[in-house]
Amino acid sequence: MARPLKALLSQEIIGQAAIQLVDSGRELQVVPLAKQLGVSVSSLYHHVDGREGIIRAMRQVMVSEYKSPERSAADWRETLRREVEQTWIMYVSHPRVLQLLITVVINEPDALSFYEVLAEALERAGLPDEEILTTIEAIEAFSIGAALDALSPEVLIDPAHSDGKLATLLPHHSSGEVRNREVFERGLELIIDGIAARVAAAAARSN
Amino acid sequence: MARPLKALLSQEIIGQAAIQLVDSGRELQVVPLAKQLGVSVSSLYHHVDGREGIIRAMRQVMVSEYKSPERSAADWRETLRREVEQTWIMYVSHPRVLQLLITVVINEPDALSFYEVLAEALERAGLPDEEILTTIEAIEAFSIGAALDALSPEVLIDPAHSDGKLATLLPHHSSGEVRNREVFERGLELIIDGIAARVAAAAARSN
DNA sequence: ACCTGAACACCGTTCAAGT
DNA sequence: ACCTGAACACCGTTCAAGT
Repeated sequence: MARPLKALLSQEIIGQAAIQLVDSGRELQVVPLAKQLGVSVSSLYHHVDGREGIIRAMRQVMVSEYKSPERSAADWRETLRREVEQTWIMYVSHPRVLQLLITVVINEPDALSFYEVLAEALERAGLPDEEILTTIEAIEAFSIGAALDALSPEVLIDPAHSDGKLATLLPHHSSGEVRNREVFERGLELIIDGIAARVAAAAARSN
Repeated sequence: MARPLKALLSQEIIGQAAIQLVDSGRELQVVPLAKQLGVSVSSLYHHVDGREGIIRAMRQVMVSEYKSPERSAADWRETLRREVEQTWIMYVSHPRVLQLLITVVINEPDALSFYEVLAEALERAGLPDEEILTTIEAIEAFSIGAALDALSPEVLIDPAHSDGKLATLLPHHSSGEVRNREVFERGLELIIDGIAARVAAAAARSN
């Protein structure tokens, strides 16, 4: 076979297969990727710009998976919670992919609409304009950190090696996916409560 | 030269050189690393277990750089702020190294004392025992995310491609190192305020 | 125990040839 | 325009030899 009537590959097809490969715990390598797609390795180079191009294709596919939640007239807390959870789920469903994504420099954030919706929610919350973008970026940083946290081993700290307060806390601590989920939810709650406190402080100052 | 009287290499020497290499923006490759150290490539294998062993050595060196702040009788907010800032500085001084570190699974956290000090501070703050570890992990996740944020390009979003609220905010937004530093400080403030709010809520419930 | 050079397996990329 | 196989450069790892 040389040139088929219908192209066998596309950036989307390659990105999808690469995500599958990486999610299954294997390295991102072109030979296994081509094998999985049933093409020769060199075929990939007609659609993506090398290994980095494959990673960009993965990012594209991942972003297209992002489901923007219903835009009901919910209060800003609810809007923030839903929107941030949705991005986090996108990341945490593929933590190993995320690891590769932060390897290539991206000029546009994964979802511009995510930034816009959050900006509007924070404005509604009453946060001063000059604090909005930095706050969004802090939230994004936390989401990424909390998604990478999913790569942690089952048991983070050997209780035997610790003492003091830690030693009393560790035995009752959750582990695995439950622990990771709790970390995300706790962090998001703290940030939301922190924003509320900051809004209240700003309002008090302007009175 | 075969075996020298004094060993030319050690895990620490290798880790230090590897950090330098990666900090300078180059890939972590054994040939350049060996060249920089003035030894042959195969010499490295007498001290570290392959490339992954090099990364573990880098982690060791990085952790030894961590300076635990003065343990004055400061209030919990101040203790938290100082301690978290110190880990963040450790990470953000070598964001590319951090990128490699999250590649290898680690069973013990970078600094056990960091966990212990934070646990004690949160207890002093009045946070219920069952919330302490998850809160620490959320803080750690944010620190890592905020350090990786340092790898972002100068300009995150092209203002021309955005509209709505975003378009009015972007032109006044900071960039580069200043932006990154602001993201960390804002996020940490929000989390600390969030903890304070949560402590207050828990106290109200128990009354 | 620790350093070396050579050999080896592997992996990403290029390119001329084919439709 | 798109797929292929072969050639190529590169990179991590191993190992026998040397002190």
